[in-house]
Amino acid sequence: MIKITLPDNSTREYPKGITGLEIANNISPRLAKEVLSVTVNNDLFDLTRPINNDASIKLHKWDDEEGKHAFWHSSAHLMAEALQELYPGIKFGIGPAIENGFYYDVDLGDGKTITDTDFITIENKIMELASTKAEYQRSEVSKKDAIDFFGGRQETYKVELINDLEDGSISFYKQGNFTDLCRGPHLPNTSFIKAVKILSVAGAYWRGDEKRKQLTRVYGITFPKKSMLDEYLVLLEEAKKRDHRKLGKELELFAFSQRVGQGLPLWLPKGAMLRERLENFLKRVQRAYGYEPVITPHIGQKELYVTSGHYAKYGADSFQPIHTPAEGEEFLLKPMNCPHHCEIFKVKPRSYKDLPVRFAEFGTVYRYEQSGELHGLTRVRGFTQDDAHIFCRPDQLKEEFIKVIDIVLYIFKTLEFNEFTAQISLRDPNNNEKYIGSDENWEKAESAIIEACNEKGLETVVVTGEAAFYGPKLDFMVRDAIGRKWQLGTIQVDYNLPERFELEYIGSDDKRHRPVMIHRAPFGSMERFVAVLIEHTGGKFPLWLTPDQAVVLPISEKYNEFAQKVSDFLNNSDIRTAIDDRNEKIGRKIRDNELKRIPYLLIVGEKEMESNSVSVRKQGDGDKGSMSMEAFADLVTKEVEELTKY
RNA sequence: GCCGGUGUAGCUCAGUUGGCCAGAGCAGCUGAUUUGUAAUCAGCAGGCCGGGGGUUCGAAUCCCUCCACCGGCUCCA
Repeated sequence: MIKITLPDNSTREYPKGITGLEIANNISPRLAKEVLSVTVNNDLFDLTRPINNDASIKLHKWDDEEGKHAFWHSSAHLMAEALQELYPGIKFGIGPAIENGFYYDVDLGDGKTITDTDFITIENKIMELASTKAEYQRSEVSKKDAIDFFGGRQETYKVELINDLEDGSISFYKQGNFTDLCRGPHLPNTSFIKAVKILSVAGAYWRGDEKRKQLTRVYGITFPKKSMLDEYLVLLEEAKKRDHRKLGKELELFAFSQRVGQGLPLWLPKGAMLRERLENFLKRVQRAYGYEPVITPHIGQKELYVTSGHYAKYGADSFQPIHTPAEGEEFLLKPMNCPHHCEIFKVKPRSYKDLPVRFAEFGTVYRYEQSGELHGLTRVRGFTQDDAHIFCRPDQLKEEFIKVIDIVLYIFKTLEFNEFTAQISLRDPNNNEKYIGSDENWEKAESAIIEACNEKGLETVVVTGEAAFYGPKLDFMVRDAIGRKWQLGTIQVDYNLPERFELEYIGSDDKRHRPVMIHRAPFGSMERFVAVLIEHTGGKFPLWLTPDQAVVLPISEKYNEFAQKVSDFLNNSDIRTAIDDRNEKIGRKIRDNELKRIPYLLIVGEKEMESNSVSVRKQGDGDKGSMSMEAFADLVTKEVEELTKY
């Protein structure tokens, strides 16, 4: 007998070789129906894999990541079997579970493709195979046998994967006619899979290396119930409605023009107003934190970026240099503001007493992003960073870093970004040529960030290899409507640019010292931030940011004059108010302005004109009754104060 | 940049196997109506069918090429 410990610390005795599924069944038959995989000590097991020693276990259902993972991973194998039947000669790469579903990378052979018209055939084949209730059978094999097996089938990608594995740790899974190299765990059998949707196909380089062959990646998702698939598809539709590219067009916030050039956004009046308010908001915060505004040009001599190291790193892939009539002169479109700000630091000698200095600029930069990368406002070729550079003494670094974290958190709170992740990006220690600067400087910079985060009690994830080439960083990421993650705010510690620009201050010892630099942009870029704000709010911006706060709707043209009076009064009270004096019925005006996501609609007719009042309708909330213009102005002013009070 | 898809009026979309002057709804303009809480009615105008080249008696429709957009991959100072 062996002793099994459950998550509540209760223990049960079972015969050696008992399986997770049998234990679940013993606890409750209902549990046995829902369970998908099991953790045994710290290893994930199939439900049907025997447990031979004392262990603590945890059974995973659909609600656990581990349960979903086993479900989707098994689905990937099932899809692979379907593809194997439909596309003879197909070779398989990798096929993992992902956050929402799974994919499989396959090589269909030269010239063969899968398009979305094939999806239904694949789906049908998967469901056909699922209904055979084929068991997922695990077996352990030696490295040699594994290579022989896949080598014999011309599965070159699998052979490559196995070559990188250690002997003794290799397992196969087989269901029906499909055998795969796989760590598991998997479902007991294919009948768990009740609904499938093939979502998309895309190219994907083998092992993520753009120099290697591009495989076909097929994305899909499966569910244990048909109704869950339907719900998921509804969710996807809802997410699409929040897409900032769609809302940006509908709400007339921004546009693109082929003539101007791809990735070069045009801010329309309403979008520009929104952005301006965000900028003013941040300027106010920065003033309070001791930042000083600076302004620098949009181009700079090539030498400037050679000095900073940006030219060596990105020069070849950038917008090409601007040549002038004078011999040998070359200018670059500004890809970064920091070199300019370093030069501002250098305009005069700095004393240790002057530090820190904090230079802030909404600096527009241009980067030649790869054409396939451009995406709405989130990835563009010309954008404005809410940039600032703090030059401080080494002993001030942590305190300054913490202050920047405070600014970021304050902004997120005011704008109600309550779900974000903070990521510490460190250099890849095995890839030194990607970075500039000494090991010592990197270590100092990395530990400064980690310490500041610890001191702040900020929950972070640490990712190696994601640092900028000149220093490590702390990034704040949020998700867009479709679940894609975007980096917003960033804070970076940099010992390297001060060295390259030979920045100095005079210390209390009357000697020259090198300052440390912090690069920071709490929004990241105005473009990306507005994009994410649009998706986050579904276009229903906070009252203090939204372009039009109220629209006056006269019942008929007879009241246009009074509507003008109301609008003038409110605009004079700093409430952004428009008039809808179209010759339309009131129902129509309400509908159109609701769709434009105007926070307050003010209906005025005979009654209101007589009593000098407005009938208030709140967005999404209907009729709020009537009140005097003054009372309404007061209400809006108070609401704005409440939203920006922190 | 790479793989796959898409491109018809300002917007959303129809356009059968190539065949008469390329259609609809919304938006726009003109007029009627003077409206009380999510779409009033009528008329008018609007398109080099993404650009270029080709096949054909004939191309929005077939082929080539370029451009832009969409989904991924790679990249992201």
